[in-house]
Amino acid sequence: MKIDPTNILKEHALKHTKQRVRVLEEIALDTVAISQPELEKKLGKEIDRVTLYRILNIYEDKGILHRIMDMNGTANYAICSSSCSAEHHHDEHIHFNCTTCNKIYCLDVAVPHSTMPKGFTAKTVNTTAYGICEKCNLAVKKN
Amino acid sequence: MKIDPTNILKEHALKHTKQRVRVLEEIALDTVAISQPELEKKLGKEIDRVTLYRILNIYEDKGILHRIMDMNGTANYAICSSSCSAEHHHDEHIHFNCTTCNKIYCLDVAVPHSTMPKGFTAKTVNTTAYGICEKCNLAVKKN
DNA sequence: AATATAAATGCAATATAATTGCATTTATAT
DNA sequence: ATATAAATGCAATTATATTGCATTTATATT
Ligand SMILES: [Mn+2]
Ligand SMILES: [Mn+2]
Ligand SMILES: [Zn+2]
Ligand SMILES: [Zn+2]
Repeated sequence: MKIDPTNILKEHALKHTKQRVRVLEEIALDTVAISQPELEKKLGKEIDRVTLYRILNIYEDKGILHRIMDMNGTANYAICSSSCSAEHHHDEHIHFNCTTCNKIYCLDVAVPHSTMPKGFTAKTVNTTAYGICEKCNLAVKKN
Repeated sequence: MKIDPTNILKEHALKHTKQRVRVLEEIALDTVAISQPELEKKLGKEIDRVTLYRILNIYEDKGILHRIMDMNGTANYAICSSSCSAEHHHDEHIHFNCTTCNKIYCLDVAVPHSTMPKGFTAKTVNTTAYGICEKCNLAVKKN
């Protein structure tokens, strides 16, 4: 996924700062989601913790990133599909959280529909599968 | 849901202490899940924070409670179905997180099946719907 | 190119959440 | 009644997140 930070910032009327560019670059490096603590470890020397929190929040608000919470309550971030906006995120895919390497994958699998009980109106549905990812499964076979 | 703390503790070979009984009583009061901060607010005078954490952890390990993380990374707890064990939780139901009152409901709706990509093996799947719950929907109508 | 100004950043302080080590208390088996 | 292994409480520490405010920076205007 090749991204253009300068263009993304322009599209969302956000000021172009080196901190904001760095965050986007870092998240775009890998296809799997990256956690806030990992980002802080990688960028902590260049960007203040507080600034990082603020950038992640505004990117989420604007529909540039989506946030996936893992079972430890840690925030993980992945680039949104280009059709997301501040008004509406539609990353209607499920996530896969590997219990071996802890990586979170955005899968190209739609969130399956569930019928809500009478009186309950669902706006969004999150689905996360837990298990062993492709890489970790291969690693086991090799031994 | 009428529960018998003494019996539950016996079944799982856990020592019977007043703190453990109180936690089970408190969680069983309501059908909706209760968060760690709420529990701490209610029990903080009777039970030390650390003890509460330890009790919640052991109850989860034993399959007495299941933990549902909300979008803020806050842990919420609900009584498990009687068929859960330390080896295997099978609360194969979806959850509903009301964005108005923040309550988390265990719905009597099965987790829908999703086909994983080649190489990925899912062990468990979590599904949480976000929206307006029955009570909050009714409250809106009345105005 | 210089300047104005609104926004973003960095830092200190604070708040909240969770964990660890250890002394004391308690449950329960004998 | 006693022994002992487990659970609890407390203090200290670590991790995570937020707020207020002074300083710096991006960008629109002259
Ligand atoms: Mn995703
Ligand atoms: Mn449940
Ligand atoms: Zn993996
Ligand atoms: Zn509600």
